[in-house]
Amino acid sequence: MMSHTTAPPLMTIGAFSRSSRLSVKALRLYDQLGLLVPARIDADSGYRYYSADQVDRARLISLLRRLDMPLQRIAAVLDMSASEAVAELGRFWSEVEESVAVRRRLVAYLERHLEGRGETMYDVRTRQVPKQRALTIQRALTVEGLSDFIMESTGVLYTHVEKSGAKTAGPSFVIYHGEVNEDSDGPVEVCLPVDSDVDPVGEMTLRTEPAHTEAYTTITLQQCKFPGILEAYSAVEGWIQENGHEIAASPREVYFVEHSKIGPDDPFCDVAYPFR
Amino acid sequence: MMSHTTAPPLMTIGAFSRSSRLSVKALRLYDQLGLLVPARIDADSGYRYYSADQVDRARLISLLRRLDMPLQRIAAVLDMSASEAVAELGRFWSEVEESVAVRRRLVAYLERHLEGRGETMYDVRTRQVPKQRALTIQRALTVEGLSDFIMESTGVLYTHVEKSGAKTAGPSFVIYHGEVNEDSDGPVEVCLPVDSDVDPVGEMTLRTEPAHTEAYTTITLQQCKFPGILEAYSAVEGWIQENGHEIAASPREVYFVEHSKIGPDDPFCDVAYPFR
DNA sequence: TTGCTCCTCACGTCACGTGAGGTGGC
DNA sequence: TTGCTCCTCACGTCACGTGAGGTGGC
Repeated sequence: MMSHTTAPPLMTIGAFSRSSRLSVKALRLYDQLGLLVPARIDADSGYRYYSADQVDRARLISLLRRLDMPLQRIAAVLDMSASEAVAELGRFWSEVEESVAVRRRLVAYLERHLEGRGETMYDVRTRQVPKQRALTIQRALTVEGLSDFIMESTGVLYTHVEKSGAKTAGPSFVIYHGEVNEDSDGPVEVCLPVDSDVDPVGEMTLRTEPAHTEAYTTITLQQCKFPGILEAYSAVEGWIQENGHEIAASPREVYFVEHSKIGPDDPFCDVAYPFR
Repeated sequence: MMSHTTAPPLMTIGAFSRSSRLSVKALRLYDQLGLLVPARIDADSGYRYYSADQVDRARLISLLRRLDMPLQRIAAVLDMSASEAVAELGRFWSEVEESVAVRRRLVAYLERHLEGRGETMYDVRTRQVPKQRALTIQRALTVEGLSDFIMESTGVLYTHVEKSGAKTAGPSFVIYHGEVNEDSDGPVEVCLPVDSDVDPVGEMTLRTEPAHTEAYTTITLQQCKFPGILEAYSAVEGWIQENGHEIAASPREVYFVEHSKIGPDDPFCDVAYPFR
């Protein structure tokens, strides 16, 4: 009977560090976190010994870290089957690409903004808005859901007004009761002015907007995208302050034309602040 | 004589936080760092008061932070003229795009790699390499300079061999005495085998490479790019280990055809490890 | 003995977030 | 008195890097 047991070839942390392209410090951390536990730890000296089999896992961790994937997420990926792992990697990477796309637009905006520091391209005007009844739908939501919510709710409100035999009394608008960004989720209220009382159903409310004066500026579809739209808000806020007024209510966007009927440089909506 | 001094309208940190889209905590940090110092600080209470003029600077900081620009770099940008600031922003952003491009390739590589976990697409062979004289140029350098260095040095060596009346005795190759990445700068040695002694000039050395056996795999121009090339190294290392051998010297890439004469999927070079 | 590699704390980095505990004006 | 806003520490986050001070085998 021929039988011999080959001791598995173990590496010290230094040798394993070199063949895995991970720092010794990182390896000790991954051990502590349970992400990559040495094949053997000497009870006396505490020395960590890694087996050659562990090199693949270590290299995969190293490559995923180069993508800046957080360690928790890497741990999850390592527990998955190949196809699940590919899917999760795809999800992670599309998040990165999305965030880069947002920032790329921000850079373009900043370049224009820095060139013309001090100048404003926005023409701010004022108008009286009479008291009006409006059918509204309000919700707290994050950036991703925002434009879908506005489009859907506007549709729902229009349909309901028509079915009720009432008529709209002006363009729809959206009130931002709070900011919508990573930290804050609004709420946001989609409003449709109506000429007579309509029974609200579901999430709807019928309320009366008081008469007020508002400062506004008209922007194009192009300018309505983040981050360019920030400049429009700034322009109106700036006008209110420079003219010694005070903001009286939450900002709003008034949609006076339909999204699908215009080009990127046509007037699309007003950014407005009630003031006193 | 009509004269009145209007006290500049000052805001508390909370009000300024809302109009600048910066957190109160961030504002206190920026004060401490001297990046955005309040117009006035009450000596008794320590309360910070900001002037309306400071909103523009604060918003610019906020937008630059959304790009993940470090605070030190933001401070530098704020001190620049508009055109300098635009240039610096462009530099910063192209660094980001470059890093994303590298990671995008890495994702593509990882997707292929995960799908075929366990399989290797590389055919590893061995060959005897006789003792040979080579004219070499060695340098420590970073990733950016690497391919230029290889191309230039190869050209310099070929020219010098020709001028000396000697002949090349095989394809040029590059020895990676150390890794070339963010942490490590090689060194890297470009080598050209020669059939007779040549007087080295400048940075050159004439040395004799001992005879050895090497394991190698042939890769295409496409596969030679980071990060795909890592897999080729792994394949050869794996073969050496699985066959009970040991790596005997630094890895090398043997360039047996000219870069400009082939397509991306044609064989381009060998990745080789001497072993014993 | 010297040099090398390994070990465990502990603290630093970066740009904040999150309490803890207290003040001051309406 | 309650609530709101402001203050200053101090500690937590994330994924390590960088010593400090010590051990163990050649």
